[in-house]
Amino acid sequence: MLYENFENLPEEKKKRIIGACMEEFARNGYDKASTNNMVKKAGISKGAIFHYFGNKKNLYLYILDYIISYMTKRLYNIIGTPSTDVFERIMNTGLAKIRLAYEEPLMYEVLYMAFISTPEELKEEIQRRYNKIYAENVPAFIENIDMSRFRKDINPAKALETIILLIDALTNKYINIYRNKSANEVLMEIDKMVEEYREYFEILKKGLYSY
Amino acid sequence: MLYENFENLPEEKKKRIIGACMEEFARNGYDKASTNNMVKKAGISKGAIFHYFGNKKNLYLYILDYIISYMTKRLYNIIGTPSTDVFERIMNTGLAKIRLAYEEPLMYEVLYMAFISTPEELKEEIQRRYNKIYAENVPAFIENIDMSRFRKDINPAKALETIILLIDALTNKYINIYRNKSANEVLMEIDKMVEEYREYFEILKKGLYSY
Amino acid sequence: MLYENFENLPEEKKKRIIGACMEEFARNGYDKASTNNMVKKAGISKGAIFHYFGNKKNLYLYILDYIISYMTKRLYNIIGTPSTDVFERIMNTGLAKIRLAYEEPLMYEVLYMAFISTPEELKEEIQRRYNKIYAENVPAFIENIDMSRFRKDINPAKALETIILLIDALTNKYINIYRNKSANEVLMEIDKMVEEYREYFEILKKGLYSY
Amino acid sequence: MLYENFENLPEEKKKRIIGACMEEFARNGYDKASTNNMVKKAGISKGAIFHYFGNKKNLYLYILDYIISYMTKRLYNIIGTPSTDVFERIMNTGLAKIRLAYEEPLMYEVLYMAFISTPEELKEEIQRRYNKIYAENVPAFIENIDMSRFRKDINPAKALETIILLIDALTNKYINIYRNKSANEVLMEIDKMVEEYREYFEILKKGLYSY
DNA sequence: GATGAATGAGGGTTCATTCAT
DNA sequence: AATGAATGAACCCTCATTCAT
Repeated sequence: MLYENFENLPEEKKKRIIGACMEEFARNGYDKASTNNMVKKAGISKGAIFHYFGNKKNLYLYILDYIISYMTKRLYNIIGTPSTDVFERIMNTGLAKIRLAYEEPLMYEVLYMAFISTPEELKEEIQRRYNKIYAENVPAFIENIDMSRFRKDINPAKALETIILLIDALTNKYINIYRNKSANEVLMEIDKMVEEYREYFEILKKGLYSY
Repeated sequence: MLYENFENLPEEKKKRIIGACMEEFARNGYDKASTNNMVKKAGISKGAIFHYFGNKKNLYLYILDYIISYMTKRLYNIIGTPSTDVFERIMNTGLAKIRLAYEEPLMYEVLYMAFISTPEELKEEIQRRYNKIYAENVPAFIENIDMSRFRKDINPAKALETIILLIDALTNKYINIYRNKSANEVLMEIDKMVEEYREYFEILKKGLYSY
Repeated sequence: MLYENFENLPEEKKKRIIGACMEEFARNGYDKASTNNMVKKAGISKGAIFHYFGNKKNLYLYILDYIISYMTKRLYNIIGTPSTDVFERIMNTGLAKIRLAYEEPLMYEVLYMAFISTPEELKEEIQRRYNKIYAENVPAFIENIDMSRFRKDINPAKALETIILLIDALTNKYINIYRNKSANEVLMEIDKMVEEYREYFEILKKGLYSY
Repeated sequence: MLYENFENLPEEKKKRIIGACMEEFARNGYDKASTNNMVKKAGISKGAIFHYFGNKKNLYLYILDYIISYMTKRLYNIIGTPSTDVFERIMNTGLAKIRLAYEEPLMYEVLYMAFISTPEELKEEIQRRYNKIYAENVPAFIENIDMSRFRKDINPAKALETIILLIDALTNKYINIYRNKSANEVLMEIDKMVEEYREYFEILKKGLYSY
């Protein structure tokens, strides 16, 4: 088993270590994150972390995988049964991402930086993870989606991509705008976001639907 | 004059130094970029670079300004006289960005990382530059744009934002997809991109235009 | 515990390191003292010294405190039970300082320079130490001193200060004159110094005592 | 001629250069004084200063000699015709030193530090100057001094030294106490100093004079 | 004579990783 | 298994001095 030295630890200790490392990576990025700070915050010895993970790179990838796994599960959890309406489904995914970004700001930060500003030595491994997420989630995302209302002269894949690109852009815009506000503030404004999403939907629907 | 020690150098030497620094910054980001590597590659002494720029931060900002200045000029140069048609104008800007990203991959990399993953100590200065670019270019970008064909029941600003969000997303997608291909390969596929842009335009036009 | 990384070292190693650092500080002063030379002479790695003390400033203050602590103890040790006669007590203190300056020339040099030519960044910390030494030692120095023989028309504080100023000046003169001689040579001349001190005492006594 | 490159400069320029260097040495000491700052403040080129003085050490010694020469002359100037009374003469010298320390604080600072915390590489040269000053001034200082009132059973040299040691200690104490006050403030308190000097004189006179 | 660009050794400091205990 | 002291290469930066112009 990979990382078995770590996995065999009591759950409570694992949580403490993961939390400490995550916070350090979130605050400082991969390069500037200090293993010293991690072990201090986690209350373990310097050697331990290398005993568990071998080196900083592996540690980072472990944390990243942990986050991906947690975030994916939690995302499905928030979304619940996906709407069959294509716009609703995509919007709900976007809203869930926003919610998650504020529920777990440290995780979001690590994840965001992993895919955006990747240290050279991690590029390959991170790309592999990106591909995996893509392969595992996109098919399910598209499944059972009702595209019957799309105009017949439009490639449905293209239609879908149009919606996704726009909604993603909006979602990221929201997350960035609200970045420094508290989760509470953000959650209270979700209704306004939904309204705005729907304004864009009206435009797209006129372009994509046949009436 | 700021950086006059550097500016007075022979053009050839300046180019060599800028190139070496740019490459190092592009490959490693601000923090991990090594002034040692820069001077080695540029063939100058350790002290020289500090004689020219004072410190690493100034050096970085000089390179960044150089890139911004070059890229802005070149972008206008590629775009030429902007179309009055809103879709054409935005697409042409996107295509110019793509072209530029492949003409000058190092510059693009540095620029991209500057605005995306900013080292704490540079945040303020970079934000200042971002605001300046925005203030200097957005008004001209919107000027003389023909919005007469937008449906009367749509907020033109929202319409414009819809187009921009979608086109930007597409543009970034293209740049990322083709990231590891040669400039030549990319430039040869531009016609296909144009075609694809236009497919999205058809969808948006149906949503935004009154016929 | 402050400096616990260092304090936990075996006594022999601590001595070696303290000696090496002390010598470097004594020879070159705070600013020009090179941590490189220190580690080389102490036979430890570059990182070690920062592991132990954090930075050069802390290292210096540690050494300084070590010296103050040692010198104070040793001074009391040499002096023994202080004479109640005011002249004898002050002279004995002076002689003890002279003895100490030759017993531990490196310590004396560091101490002397610390209070005489203080690097700006250390001023506050050194002043704090000076005040502490003053507060802890001056009261005991004055305690149980027999001033009954001073003439009644003289302010005893002024009388005391006269003696101290003169004796201190003499003491420093001796230390400077003999600076480059061996401790042995100096110790052999102490009898002559005592004699000279006493010549000055005769003068002062005529001025201060009532007969 | 030594430093002839410098000596042939127009007087005004020499003054400017001396002033700039003196200030830098006074503020930072020999080691930390930056030749860069000197040439900047003096408005000359980097090369010039080495052309004039060869190296930093020579420059420092030139400045030091300049100060010694100026201070000595000015001291005699302030003192005027020396009193024949031994106490008055020594006190007047002390008062003149105090006055000079406030008239020319930069010069005093350089001079003070030169003799107190001497960089290793300058020790010999500075000692040579110290000896020269001593040899040139002490004889004149003693000349025509009226020692007739000293008690016959006292070695006059010892008596003189007693006075000098005490007065010097007092003088230095005053200079240090008033170090951060303005020249004006200090000059206004000179009367109080004179009074205090005289209190000590009364004590010494009782010890030294025969009545 | 005068310039100031260029040098490069050396400065203090950081940090992931190792390894004897 | 767990520790944490020790390592040493690499970091950015400073500076008196030189020398081609």
